[in-house]
Amino acid sequence: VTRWLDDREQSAWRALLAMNARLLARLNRQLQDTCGLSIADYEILVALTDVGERSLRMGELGQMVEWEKSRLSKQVTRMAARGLVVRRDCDDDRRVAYVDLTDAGRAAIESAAPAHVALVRHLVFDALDDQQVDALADIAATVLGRLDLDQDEEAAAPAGIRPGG
Amino acid sequence: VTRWLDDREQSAWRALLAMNARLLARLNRQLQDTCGLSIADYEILVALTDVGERSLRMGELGQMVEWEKSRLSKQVTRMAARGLVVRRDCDDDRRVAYVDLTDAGRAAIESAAPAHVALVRHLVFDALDDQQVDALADIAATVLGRLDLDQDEEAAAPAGIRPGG
DNA sequence: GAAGATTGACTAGTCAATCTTC
DNA sequence: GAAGATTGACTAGTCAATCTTC
Repeated sequence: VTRWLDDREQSAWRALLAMNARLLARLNRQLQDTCGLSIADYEILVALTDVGERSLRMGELGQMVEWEKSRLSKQVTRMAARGLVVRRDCDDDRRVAYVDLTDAGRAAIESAAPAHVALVRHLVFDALDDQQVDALADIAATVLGRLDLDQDEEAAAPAGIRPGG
Repeated sequence: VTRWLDDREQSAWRALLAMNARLLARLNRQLQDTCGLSIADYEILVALTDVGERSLRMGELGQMVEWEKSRLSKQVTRMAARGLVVRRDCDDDRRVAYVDLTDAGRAAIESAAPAHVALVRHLVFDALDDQQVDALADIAATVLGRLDLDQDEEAAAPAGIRPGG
């Protein structure tokens, strides 16, 4: 006997999905139109500037953005072709590849960030009060915690019929 | 002078983005592994079952899922090839195309739904109390409202330098 | 043989151009 | 010519296979 979502849950769930989809589409369009960057480009550039160095191993970068490694590899190839980043070999361990932010890459993120942040503020934070911002952070942290737990179970369990209960 | 996000806002924002990405990835993987459906397939099937009839015009379906029309067209082509839906011409107006849910399509959504809902409940609603569910619905509705407003302005305005603030 | 990463073949999505019917 | 929808060329992402170095 399946326990379906009740009306409150269903409407919250659908609103969340709709918000996600439309918010990302809107942010992506704005970045694309104003700077020729995609959200994916932006994410990589942020990861690269976030850490003090302008340089990260593919593996580290992959952990930060949480993408499939092949997706990251291809994204970096495209960004390198556009001159936003450059690949560099590691001398200590020839298996690892570093990704360096170029000056052009830094310039791109610096010119894109203000309008992007302004839009995020306009669409999200200007519309929410402090309590809602805290609630949002709590909710997201809670769900992320569940996702982590679930992943651990999966690693431990013998590939059973989850999720049953 | 850009007004950046403060720490609270930044962490809420990043948590939201991370939750989105990981939640969708998790749900997609579960659907794919257990029924060979993607989230996109599931969304179309839900739209088609949601409305009483098992049939919708492309245009109506497009409004429900809020996708680019070419994306929808290709998705329907793929689903038709797999026998989940079928395209049908309209006699009154030969320009319009109907999409009908097939028996196989109905069977697919019916077999997929229980585990999908169970996972949504497990990851999201079991972890949140009533207050949080209401807060989430409020927040999402607020942000969706902003997105709508913004879109209307865009339609009205002469393509100015939005978003400035 | 495992770690770190890339490649190849395929599926999915986007944008502009096109086709058909009204 | 506008409404309704599809197509074609391209970019993006996924999964399994591969390559290189440890």
